[in-house]
Amino acid sequence: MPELPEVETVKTGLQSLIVGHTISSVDILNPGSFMGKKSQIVGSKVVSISRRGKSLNILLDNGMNIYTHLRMTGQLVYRSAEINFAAGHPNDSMVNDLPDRSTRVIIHFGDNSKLFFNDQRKFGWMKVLTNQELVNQPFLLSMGPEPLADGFIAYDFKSTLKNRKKANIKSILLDQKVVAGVGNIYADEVLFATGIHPTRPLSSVSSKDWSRIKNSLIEILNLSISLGGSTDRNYVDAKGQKGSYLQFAKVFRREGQECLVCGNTIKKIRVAGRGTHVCTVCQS
DNA sequence: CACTTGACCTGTCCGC
DNA sequence: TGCGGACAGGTCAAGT
Repeated sequence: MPELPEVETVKTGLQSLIVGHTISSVDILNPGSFMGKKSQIVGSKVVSISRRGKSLNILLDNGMNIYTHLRMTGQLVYRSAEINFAAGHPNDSMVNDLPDRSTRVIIHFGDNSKLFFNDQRKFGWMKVLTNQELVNQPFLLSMGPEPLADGFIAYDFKSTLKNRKKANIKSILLDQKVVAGVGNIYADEVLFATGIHPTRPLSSVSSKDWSRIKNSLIEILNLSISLGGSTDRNYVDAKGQKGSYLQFAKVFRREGQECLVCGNTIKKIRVAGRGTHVCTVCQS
C-alpha cells in the first residue's frame, strides 16, 4: 500500500520522467477516478512533482495541478513511446503491458509517451485543481507534520495529543492529522523497533517513548526510501518496478515466523480495524 | 469532541 | 472444479 516511502519513490521517478513533458490528451477510462475537466490540463507542461504525506501533486505551467492519491492499489506508471512492456519481468503479471484492466486514466504526452494511472480497487483519485483550490483541500489543511522534514525531531506529540488519552498508539500513528505519511506497514515496524505494543493507550506513552518513535520513524522511512519502498501486493514505482523494503521488515507479514530478536513467534492481531503484527515478548 | 465501525471496491485465497 | 466468504488497508462518513 503506498505509504510515505512508496509515494516518495514515485515522486522521484516522475521528476526524472515527466517534468518538461506537454500533455497532449487524456483518456478517462473510469470517470470516478478523475475529478475536474481534462480540458484544463491538455496543452500544459509539467513543471514539478511534490509529495505531502501519501498524496502527490503534479504542477503544470498553466497554474493547474493534478492532485493525486493512490490510496490502496493505485499506481502511476510511465511508459515511453518505444517501450510499452517493462523490461526484465517476463513472468510478472503485476508489471505488464499497459493499459490493463486496472487502468483508470491515461495521460498522453507530446512525444507519444504515456502516464498510466492504474488502480485495481478504484479508491484512488486524480483531481484537477487551481493553486487556490489545492491549498484549500481540507485533507491538506488538516495534515500533520512531515516526518522527514527539518524540525520533526522537535515536534511535540504530547501537546498535539493533549486531549486524547484513550486511543491506542497504533491508531494515533495511522492518523494523518497527527503525523503525515504513516500507514499500516511502517506503524507496525516502528512500534516493534521501539518495543511498544500497538494496543498501548496513549496515556502510557512517555516523552522518552515519543522520542524513540520519532527517531525510529525517520530511520525506517529513510531505509525504505533507499530500497524503493515496500511491495506487499500492488505497489510499483513510476517505472513499474517493485520495492524491496519488506525483505528487511521485522514484523510486517511475518506472522507465524520467529522474531529476529528473541525467537518468539510473531503474532497477527487486529488493532484499529487493521491487521497488526507484533512480538509479544519484545513489545509491551 | 473523542473514538469506533462500516463503506467504498476488486482480486485473491481458503474451506467446503 | 465452483462457490461463498473472509481478507487486504487509506480515508471519510456515520454511529456511539
